[in-house]
Amino acid sequence: MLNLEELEQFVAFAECGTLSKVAEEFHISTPSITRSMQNVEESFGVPLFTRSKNRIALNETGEVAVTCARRLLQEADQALSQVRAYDERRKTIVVKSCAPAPLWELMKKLGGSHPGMTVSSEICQNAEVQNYLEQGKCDMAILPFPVSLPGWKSEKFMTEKLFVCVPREHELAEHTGLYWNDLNGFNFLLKSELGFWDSLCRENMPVSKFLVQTEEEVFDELVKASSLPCFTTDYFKEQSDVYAGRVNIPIMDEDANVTFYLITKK
Amino acid sequence: MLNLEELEQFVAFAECGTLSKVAEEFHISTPSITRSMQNVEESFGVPLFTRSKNRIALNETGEVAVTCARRLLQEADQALSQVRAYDERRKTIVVKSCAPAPLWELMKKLGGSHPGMTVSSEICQNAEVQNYLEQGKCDMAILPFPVSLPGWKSEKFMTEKLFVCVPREHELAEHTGLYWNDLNGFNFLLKSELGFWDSLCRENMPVSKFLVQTEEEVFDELVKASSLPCFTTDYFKEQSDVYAGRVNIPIMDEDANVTFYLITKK
DNA sequence: TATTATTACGTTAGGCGTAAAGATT
DNA sequence: AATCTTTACGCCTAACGTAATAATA
Repeated sequence: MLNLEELEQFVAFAECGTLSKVAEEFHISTPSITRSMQNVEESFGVPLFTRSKNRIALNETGEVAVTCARRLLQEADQALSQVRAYDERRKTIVVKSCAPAPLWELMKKLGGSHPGMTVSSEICQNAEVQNYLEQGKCDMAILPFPVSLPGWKSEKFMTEKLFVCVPREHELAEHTGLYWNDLNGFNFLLKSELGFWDSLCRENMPVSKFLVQTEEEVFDELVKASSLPCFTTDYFKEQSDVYAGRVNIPIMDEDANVTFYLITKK
Repeated sequence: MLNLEELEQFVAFAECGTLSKVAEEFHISTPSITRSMQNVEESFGVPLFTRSKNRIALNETGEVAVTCARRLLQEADQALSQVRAYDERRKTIVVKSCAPAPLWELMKKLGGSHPGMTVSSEICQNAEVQNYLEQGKCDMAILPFPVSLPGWKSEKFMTEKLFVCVPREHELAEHTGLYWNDLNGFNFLLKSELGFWDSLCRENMPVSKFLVQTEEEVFDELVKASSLPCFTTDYFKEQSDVYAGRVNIPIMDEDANVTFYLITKK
């Protein structure tokens, strides 16, 4: 029966050319390598070397054996990787969400109910989330509507209501409620990674421009330093003092009042 | 690093279900198997079993590992076979000949010059021989003409002359020489495995029928018991007594006087 | 002389089996 | 009671390194 460690030394010999070099590389004695090569030869059951008193080299069959050994070692490596990857996947709960807030809520709950599990999460568009679900590439998902896919069940998870956030001096600040129509054309500060909120805004305010900020700090600085309107939701009960000089005005359209659904395996 | 022997026990466990059964199958103690499974688990580096006090079973990852192990073991087997087959091929001289007599001559010589080598020989048609040559699937070949293929050289090897062999009473027996034309229409006893001789006869005597005999003894009996003509060549200096009552008449056509060429690698 | 492969040999680590413990059916 | 896994433990094999040999460049 073949021995993978010996095969490793065998291919090393094919690359080094001498047993001494291999011994050096593996930090073992030369007699040990000699024995390994004898074992490999015996395992294959056919001559693999041409031996002179002071020199050993692969014969033609040996070259073929080296090729086979290389392939075998690589496949052994792949087997290890595959099993480890499978194990990793088994220990992680993969969550795909269409929005940040319900994802945070879910993570909070998962932290309590599944301690020790790794949670891998991503925020993406509704269609992408649905794709992951269909291909079974996630364990949980959050969407602003229920789905009816075989093997999955949907349940109401939480609601979130959108507000416009403007400085007190802003021309919109007087209103007690606003519609997309009123807002369309204004330019907004926007955070990145907002999932379906992002597309919702762009669809309902096609004329507006959105100044997307990747960095949280930069966003906050711009809120403080500019009079540009931005958004918030009822999820953020108390605002940090960056929003001190601002007021929140609810958006009255129906689709700005969202119910999120948690989709899990049956 | 994975150990193939342990993997073998691992897949055996997947089939048996208990360590005791595996121990029995491999004629070793149960503690030994326990250790092997622990080693396999450690090699993969992830949990593969669910253990209760007196029960051990594969977990989901373990099932995947078994599949990988099976594949790996199979590939190891293939590697062994491949190398052994290569070695076998290296030790055998593969000869393809268009006729028996020159093949026998060649085998005689090879027996002397390459002792210890296996000789694998086959008699086939000219075109088939050429195919083998072109595809490098033989080491030597015999054809009734020289070839000019890259990497191969042709040399005259021997000549062979065809005779018709008929009973003294036969109507052809009087002739001192015959042509295909004279013979066309007569039916002949013929041996099998004659290579290009077979097709030569059929081409030059399209009207004749050939009663091909696979068994040497049956052929001889028929020669003795019938008056059917058959063939022989100058290669057979002295005939056995089966041919006692017969005479040999040379075929005068040019293509019945053959020069065989030995084709070898340059 | 330096390098290399292999054999001989003594030591030791690791692998195996026996015995036993612990647990389940 | 029977079956099964795992631990403990002692023995013994087999793998390793050192030293020596032999041969080559």
